[in-house]
Amino acid sequence: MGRPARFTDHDLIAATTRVAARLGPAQTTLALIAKEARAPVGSVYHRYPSKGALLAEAWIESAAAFGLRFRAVLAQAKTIDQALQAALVTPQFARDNHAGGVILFTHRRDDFLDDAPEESRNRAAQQTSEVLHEVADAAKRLLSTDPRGRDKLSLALIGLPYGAVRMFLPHVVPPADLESVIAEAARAAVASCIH
Amino acid sequence: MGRPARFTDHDLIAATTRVAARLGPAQTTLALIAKEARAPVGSVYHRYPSKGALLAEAWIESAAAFGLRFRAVLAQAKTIDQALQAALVTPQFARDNHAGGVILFTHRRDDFLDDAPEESRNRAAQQTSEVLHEVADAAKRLLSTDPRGRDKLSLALIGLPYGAVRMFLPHVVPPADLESVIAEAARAAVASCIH
DNA sequence: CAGCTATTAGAATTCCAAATCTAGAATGCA
DNA sequence: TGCATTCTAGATTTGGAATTCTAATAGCTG
Repeated sequence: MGRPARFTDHDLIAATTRVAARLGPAQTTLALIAKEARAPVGSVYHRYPSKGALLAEAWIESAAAFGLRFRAVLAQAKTIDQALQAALVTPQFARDNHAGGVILFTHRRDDFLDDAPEESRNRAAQQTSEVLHEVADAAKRLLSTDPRGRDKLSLALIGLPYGAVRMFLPHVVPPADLESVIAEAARAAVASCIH
Repeated sequence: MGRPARFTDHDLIAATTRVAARLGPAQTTLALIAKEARAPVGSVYHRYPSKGALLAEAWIESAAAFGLRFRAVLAQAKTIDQALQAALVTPQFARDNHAGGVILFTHRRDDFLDDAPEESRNRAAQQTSEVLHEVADAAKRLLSTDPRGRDKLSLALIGLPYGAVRMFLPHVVPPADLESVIAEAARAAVASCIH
């Protein structure tokens, strides 16, 4: 069955995640990824066809972790107030998954995906659309009255918390009281849909 | 006094702004900037020492244009409600200066400044700090009661609108009704500091 | 144990864009 | 007119990073 692998796929992706969070996708080099994983460059290329493929996997892994938590909150929401709790996933995620948060919230999605193979881009697009669909579902369920409810809810649950954590990342961990401010702002953003 | 210049500094910076807004700083090459300005590469290097210097000038020019409008609103504000109008400068700016808005709101500041000469970085830092100082002044003037007023106000005036326009840029122009949503969210973000 | 194969390993190569270099052109001034 | 000066012009060089290539290894299998 051939020589056993010293490195798992996840080892290499995790190394990519750390380097990319620290330096950004453009400054990330394969030599740095390899050094971070304590692997030679050739071994990395044996698994992944290009730098673009690695960056894409790193983004997808972080996005999947975020999406899982975000959608879990939203899927169960029976009331608008419960749905608005999803806005707090962003600061929470940034706090307990720092590298992932930096990748998702301070770098540009496109800079991780533009050079990715077709297949990776599709999986990335799926991560994105699953989140957006969940928001759209919640809007239909809880805000059916307002035709612009979907846009306002995505602003409240995604745009506003994103802007909030951006004030702190990557250097500062979002402070504990940020959640309350986000909660109030998110509620205000959808207030016009509630009567 | 020597041969007259075919290109002004501003021609070259404007070309840089357009290319960088379209492709991002990393994908921007000197050959593309030169082509956009209809100038040869050598002429560009005659004026600017490096690609980093050009990108920095492009960022600074956009930031100065934004800062001018933002600070003008804030400096005159006598009430909190007037100060909150500054939150609307972000979507307005994104609408009537598309390239500048894309540079400031969808790309990373660091990607424009990391390779800049010391002197450019200083001017960039000054643009940033002038805006932050104006926010701090307004907080002291209008929200002196709350010790965290400064943080909440900068969140309301900068972070939230930033997150909001990010939902649309670079492809979609922020819709007209975005201002009202931002205004309500911004007000909610500082609500806990009033009376 | 001999051969098989997936993997490690890093040196060599290729590629691309930044930056340099040298020449030529256009203007003002003595 | 000739000289100094400033800028245009693009071919050439250089440097760095992505990718490829060729061996060397290490377990597995018959």
